[in-house]
Amino acid sequence: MGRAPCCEKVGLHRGSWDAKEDALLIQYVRSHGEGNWKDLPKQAGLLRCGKSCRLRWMNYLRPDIKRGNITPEEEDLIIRLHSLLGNRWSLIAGRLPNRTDNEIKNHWNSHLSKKIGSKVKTMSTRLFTSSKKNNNNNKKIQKYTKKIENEHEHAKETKIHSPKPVRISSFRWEESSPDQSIGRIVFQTL
DNA sequence: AATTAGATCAACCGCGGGGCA
DNA sequence: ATGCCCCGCGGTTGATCTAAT
Repeated sequence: MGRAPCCEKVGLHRGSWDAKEDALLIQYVRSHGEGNWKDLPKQAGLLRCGKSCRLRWMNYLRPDIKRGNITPEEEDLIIRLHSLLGNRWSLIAGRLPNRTDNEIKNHWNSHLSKKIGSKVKTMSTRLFTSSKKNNNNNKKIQKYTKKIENEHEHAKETKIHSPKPVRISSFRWEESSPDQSIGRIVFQTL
């Protein structure tokens, strides 16, 4: 038998949150704090699973979230951290105050990953598996693949180092220039 | 003006880690 | 030592917006 579902899905809302649901969640977290996501929906009067509530709060409703464009400085830091940590978005987000891992991940996937051409496989797979968009997909795939291949030619000059994952307890940025543009990451291993 | 392609981002899914009984 | 359960994470999807044709 498979793993039990994280929540009872029958009768629960899915998809986009409305203002009323947001208000209920904000009100509940303000008075009770974060955590206990499993019981939160029932106690807050929300027809959502706890997972969905947690995600909504963490990625959208938290008061300390900085929304809007990622600055060139942040982008640069993301690139540098990604070259060291790989797709460890939560760790990377930890170095960018008030940014969420989801936001960084999205930014990487839509902007930065193009620089290394890794999207060829991902996008092609997506186009092939998307049942809704099967019409005219062949043309789309051909066009997209050619574009990415072109980009990849230029990207070959950029070397991306993907180290073997190592469990760490913490890490910090150590500046070696006054404007913080040069520095290194110091790891504390377990 | 209508259609198509591309970009963006909120949200969902499944998995694995870790706490606890 | 073992199994269950919750939480957090990364990968992926799909709706919507914008730009190009």
